Amino acid sequence: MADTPDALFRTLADPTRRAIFERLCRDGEQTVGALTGAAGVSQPAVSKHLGVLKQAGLVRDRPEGRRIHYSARPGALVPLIDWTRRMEGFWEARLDGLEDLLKRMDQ
Amino acid sequence: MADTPDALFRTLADPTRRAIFERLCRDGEQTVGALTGAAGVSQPAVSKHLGVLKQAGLVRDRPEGRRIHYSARPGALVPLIDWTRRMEGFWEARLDGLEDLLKRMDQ
DNA sequence: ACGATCGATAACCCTACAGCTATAGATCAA
DNA sequence: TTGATCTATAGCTGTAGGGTTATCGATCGT
Repeated sequence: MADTPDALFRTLADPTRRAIFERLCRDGEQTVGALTGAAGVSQPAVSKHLGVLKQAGLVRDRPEGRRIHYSARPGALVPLIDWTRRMEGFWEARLDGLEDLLKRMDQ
Repeated sequence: MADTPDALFRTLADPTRRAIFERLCRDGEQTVGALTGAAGVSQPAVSKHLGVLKQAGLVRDRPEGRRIHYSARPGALVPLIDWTRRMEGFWEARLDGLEDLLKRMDQ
């Protein structure tokens, strides 16, 4: 309903940030240090990216002593999936008309 | 294959630009003037957004006299859908791995 | 032919933000 | 306790990019 993919798009638009998220999806829980080692940017930069990802609901953190484990949140991408589906739905709805169908074949 | 959601994310991150694309998906082909009327920004701004959308393969243009009709390109969102699927796949794969691990520990 | 309209481009401004270094706060190891 | 390690925050800088107005080229109506 109140699917606002805005934050998701904006958050995932940055390549470094998206790479961090992808890594968390692929390899599961990671500490900030581990993520920093693979990110190619400084540790403060990684921390800031993680803050943005957390704010967008894409990751969550699990503090354990002085280390903090971050992990991707399943279901966080649902608004994005819904949005793409909606766009495709619009397209297919218009495709039902013969006129649009012919127009599509014309290209 | 179409493994570059980067341009899509960056292009769709801007709310104004995404609104233009959504309108094209919803209502089909539109002239720049029509889009400008609903965009809330100046005509040059709309033209620039359309240029970015076109560059990303999200829209195409059909010149007709001095007017240019823009329309959303179906299938342009496929890399985005693939990416989300891949992320979900990673998640589920790790879930399966966990289940297998627990199953093995159980016996 | 001529003025009007449509869209793209140019040139500029200004804000957002990703990056950095330095440092604070917290926890661990000795 | 003390020094080392881990992460977050503060403060700063540079740049990408979205907004504007002005204008140009192209096309249409008269």
